[in-house]
Amino acid sequence: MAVTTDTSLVDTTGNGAEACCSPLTVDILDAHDAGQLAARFKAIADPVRLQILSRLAAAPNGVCVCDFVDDLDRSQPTISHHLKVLGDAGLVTREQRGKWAWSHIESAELETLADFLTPR
Amino acid sequence: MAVTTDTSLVDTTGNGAEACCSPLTVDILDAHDAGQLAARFKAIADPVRLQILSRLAAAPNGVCVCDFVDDLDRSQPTISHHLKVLGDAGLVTREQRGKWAWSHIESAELETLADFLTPR
DNA sequence: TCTATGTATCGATGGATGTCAATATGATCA
DNA sequence: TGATCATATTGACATCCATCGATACATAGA
Repeated sequence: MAVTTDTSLVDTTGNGAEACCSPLTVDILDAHDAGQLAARFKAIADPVRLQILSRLAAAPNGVCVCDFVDDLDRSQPTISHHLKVLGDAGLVTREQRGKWAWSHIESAELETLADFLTPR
Repeated sequence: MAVTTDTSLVDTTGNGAEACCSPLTVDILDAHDAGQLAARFKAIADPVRLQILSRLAAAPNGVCVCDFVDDLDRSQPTISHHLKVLGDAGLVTREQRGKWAWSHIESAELETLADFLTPR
């Protein structure tokens, strides 16, 4: 299985997440690109994380982590775990305000996923 | 956790898959809708299935199952499993041609997922 | 009907993942 | 510095999932 050098991978966030790939209807995915994409879709493919994203998308100034624990009926470690998954995928960033941590959505990263699914 | 009657769920395919939900930036997801969406994103969030979708998107007349076994370096039962997952999610349909089974992509279903991630 | 071939299903297995209790870390304030 | 509160990390556990070998089912042709 030949894996060629891939110039379509561009890190737009600087935090390790990589933009990938051409829209579904343009190029055929190789195994490497498929793995990159799948990792980011996996980050989205969880009910709790979708609810987190939904609340973040509705809050331009971010959301305090403590609010998720109240709203989503999950323990504090579980919320923290999900925020880490979203952060590692580059979909959410963290901001410290005093002793509270606020989360922000990275809309541009989500759009790259939407672009992949959108026909050209 | 109040789960209100959800009028945003519309079955557009007749095969059990349900359209869900308003775009990320419009409404806040409840637990039920989040589960529906997560199930469909889970179907996408696998490297092999992304490669299957990619190849189907590039083939208007469909793809023979046998070709996937050759191309994707997976056993025949594994390919069959992935096609079933995609079919259950309403993203792929099946057509029998003689003793061969051909798969077709359901672009409209994929677009509903893209719409969810696309800001309005 | 028998055989060959393509596909689906079953059962088992190893690894990934969501969850929480316990604990550690970090920040604020007295 | 010590107490308190918010968040992160660790460890354990149960469940889910991708994978494949074996086998069943289905279709076509002899």
